[in-house]
Amino acid sequence: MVELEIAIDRSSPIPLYHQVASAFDKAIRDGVLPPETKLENEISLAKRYNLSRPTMRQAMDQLVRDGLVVRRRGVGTQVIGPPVRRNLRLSSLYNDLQDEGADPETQVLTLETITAEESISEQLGLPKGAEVYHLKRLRLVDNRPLALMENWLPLTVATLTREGLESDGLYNILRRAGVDFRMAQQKVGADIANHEQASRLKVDVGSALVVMERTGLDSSGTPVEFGHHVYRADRYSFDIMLMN
Amino acid sequence: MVELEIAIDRSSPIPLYHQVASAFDKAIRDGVLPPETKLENEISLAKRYNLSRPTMRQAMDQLVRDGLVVRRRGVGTQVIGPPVRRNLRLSSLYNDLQDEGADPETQVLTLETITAEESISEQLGLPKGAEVYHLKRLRLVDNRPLALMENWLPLTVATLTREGLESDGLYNILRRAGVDFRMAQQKVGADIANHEQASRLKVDVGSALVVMERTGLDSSGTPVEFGHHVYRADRYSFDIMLMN
DNA sequence: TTCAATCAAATGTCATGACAAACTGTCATA
DNA sequence: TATGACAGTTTGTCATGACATTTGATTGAA
Repeated sequence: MVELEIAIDRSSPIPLYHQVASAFDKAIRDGVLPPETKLENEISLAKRYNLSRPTMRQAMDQLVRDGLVVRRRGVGTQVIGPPVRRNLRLSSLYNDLQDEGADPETQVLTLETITAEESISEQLGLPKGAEVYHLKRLRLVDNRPLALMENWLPLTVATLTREGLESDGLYNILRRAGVDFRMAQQKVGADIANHEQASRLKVDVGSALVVMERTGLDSSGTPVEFGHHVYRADRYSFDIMLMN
Repeated sequence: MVELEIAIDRSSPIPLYHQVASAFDKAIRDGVLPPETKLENEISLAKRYNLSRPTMRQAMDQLVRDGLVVRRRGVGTQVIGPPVRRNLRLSSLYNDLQDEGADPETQVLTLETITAEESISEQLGLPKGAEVYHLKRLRLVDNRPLALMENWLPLTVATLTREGLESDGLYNILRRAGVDFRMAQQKVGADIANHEQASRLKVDVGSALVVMERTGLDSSGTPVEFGHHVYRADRYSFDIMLMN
């Protein structure tokens, strides 16, 4: 049974439940609250931090959803082991977007506007024959090729330039254009390298590739991007944490 | 603005917020509430069903988490388009476990107890040199091979027999033994088929395979299963819906 | 006409109070 | 000794009430 000292700022615009949840989140990830630790019950926790019970519960619910603690009625709340730790869910799946165009270098091979094939315009929810951006990029890490990325975007979401893509990265350009990008439908499969892929990725023809197709959606469910990426299988895999 | 008629049973053991959420969930998936539909505001919804506002909110929160609706402060609640629809999150990732051993047939190739290699015992959180079940199965769909599945389980979680596995499937055996199986850490990559895999899966040596490694955990985060599965890339891929 | 201020509507946050249900351990009884 | 009843603890569910914040539309003035 461990008590945690945290500072709560009632004048902050950050919701109280979020302040509490973040503090516990950090404490757990930092090892201040090691796995198996039993937390105080929510009533006394609420009292300790001068919060109402619903607010305390809201914080705890978030920790449960993030896979940091388990709660059992009549028993209490326990810190869960490290294998779970959600959070990573995005890192591996989004990192082609999130990383800037800098250290993990991204070369823009192609940037053009084309009339979309039917399969593409369908994925993007556009009328048949609509114009879209088409870009092809090569991702390098430590100067070694990792992925060949092909993306299609509606012309309306943002203005893309080769310079912008190389300096800021696709994700930042979209964000500045007011795109949330909060959901994505992904499909992960496999294939073997053809000639172009092999030469770009510096592997033999016939090598294993991880294939990922993604439709990126904003918070209202409108498609903003469709991507077809192939990764060197010897250097990349997708990590996923499932819950519930 | 659409009003939905639903029946709420206050004497049911099912929580009210869950009854409401399920009803909306069904209505949306059945098309009774098509995408873009604007829902009534939560105050009048609560009044309509004789619920308190927090209860109504709890129901709505669940719909948001499941990717069925979007809420915007000052605006309202809208039904989201079908590309999102969470739920599938498990189907494609768990189906090797969930399906029974019947129609999508599963052949048990190997069932034995062995001393675990270090990498396996580590994944399962067992001491070095611990005994574990080791099973190798072939999954067929429409009488055509789909996947070669290799799994390791602690001896303590359940008692496995070849007959049980073939008639009931691994998932049901575990469930009957009182295992929740609520979380999983998965890694999805690619490889090319070696001789054994090729002959089992009836593909050429060097064909593309989807490789999946999974550690299955119960609700308290204790590992209950580790699996290494390879799928024919021409017949299988993983669908994932990401949110937030 | 255009822009800014204001107002209404909707969700977000927070508090207090109450009862229900599940689990654990203890104690009494057979 | 073993089993069942009971009480205590803790989370789960639900209600009522209040104020804050964001958004969109309306209104008014320049």
